[in-house]
Amino acid sequence: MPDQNSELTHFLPYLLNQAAEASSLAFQRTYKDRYGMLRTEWRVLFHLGLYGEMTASDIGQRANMHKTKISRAVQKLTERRFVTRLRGDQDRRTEMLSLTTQGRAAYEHLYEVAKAYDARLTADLTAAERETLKRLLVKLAAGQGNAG
Amino acid sequence: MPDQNSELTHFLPYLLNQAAEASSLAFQRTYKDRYGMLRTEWRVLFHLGLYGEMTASDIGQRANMHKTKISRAVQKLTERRFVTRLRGDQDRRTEMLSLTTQGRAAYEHLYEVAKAYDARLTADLTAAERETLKRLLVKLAAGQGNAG
DNA sequence: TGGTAATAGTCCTTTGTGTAACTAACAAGC
DNA sequence: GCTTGTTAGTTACACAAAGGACTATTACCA
Repeated sequence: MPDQNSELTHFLPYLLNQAAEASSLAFQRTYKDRYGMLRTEWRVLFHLGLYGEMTASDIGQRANMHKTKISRAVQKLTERRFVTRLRGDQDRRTEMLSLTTQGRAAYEHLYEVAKAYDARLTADLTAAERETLKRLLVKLAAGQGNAG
Repeated sequence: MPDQNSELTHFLPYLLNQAAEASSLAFQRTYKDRYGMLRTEWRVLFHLGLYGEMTASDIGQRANMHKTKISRAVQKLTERRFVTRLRGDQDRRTEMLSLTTQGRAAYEHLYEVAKAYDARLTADLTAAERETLKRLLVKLAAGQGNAG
């Protein structure tokens, strides 16, 4: 009979999953219903929006996404004219990705939605709590805990 | 050019997803490689372990899992003799689920692994940080942020 | 008690993910 | 300049997840 604190509902990976799912739900509707994007596509879009032109591999490294996911996401984003690809002339294996005007518009809109959404999610947290939460999540995401 | 703090890499749903994926990885290997379970199966198992006998619907409510997922998970767990099902005689639509001896052994082992794993993940956090993190995650998982 | 609605659980189909194999291009060494 | 190895990205296939439609049972209510 495990005590309240070591209950597995307080198991970190489980909690993180639950929180991630619950908190993604409403936002998902925006990029899905309004732009017909999948999560992978939205991620690629926002990486290009945030950091400017990048190759697929760059995104993969930053987002911790497998290259096949990115490949597929880029393909769809290209079909839908959100992204253009330009083959590198130094290294013709690579493709430099960038947003089209339409892609940038979508990104900017989604950025605002995300910002507002994030604010709402953390509305009743103190500044200190917010800071702690995000700092620890960044740490966990970086895989610190798996190192040892 | 968004400032560091509103960068979307600090977008909560994104962060939560990254942290969840990263932190699940190593633990997953235990229930997957050692017991051949999927995440859904592991979840059903641990709910039965923690709370005793329950129906599929009970688990669905607690775990926020769709009933089709649970159905399949129960099916596999039954095949592998981790779980037994007993049709209710009050309401013959329901089935009471419980762990077999073997199921309980698996649960108890996994429980210990999870506990140790959790401890390792949070090893270099202060007690206050740990408390804040879990409390906020519970809140987010409960969908507080989506209410308003 | 007979008709409609609701509920528990399963099945089926579509979609998404992970992995390995593949193609094309580059790099290094000899 | 040929072999060997590496990297960027795509394709193909097997596996997992999500959701809607279905069956069986129960509840409600006229």
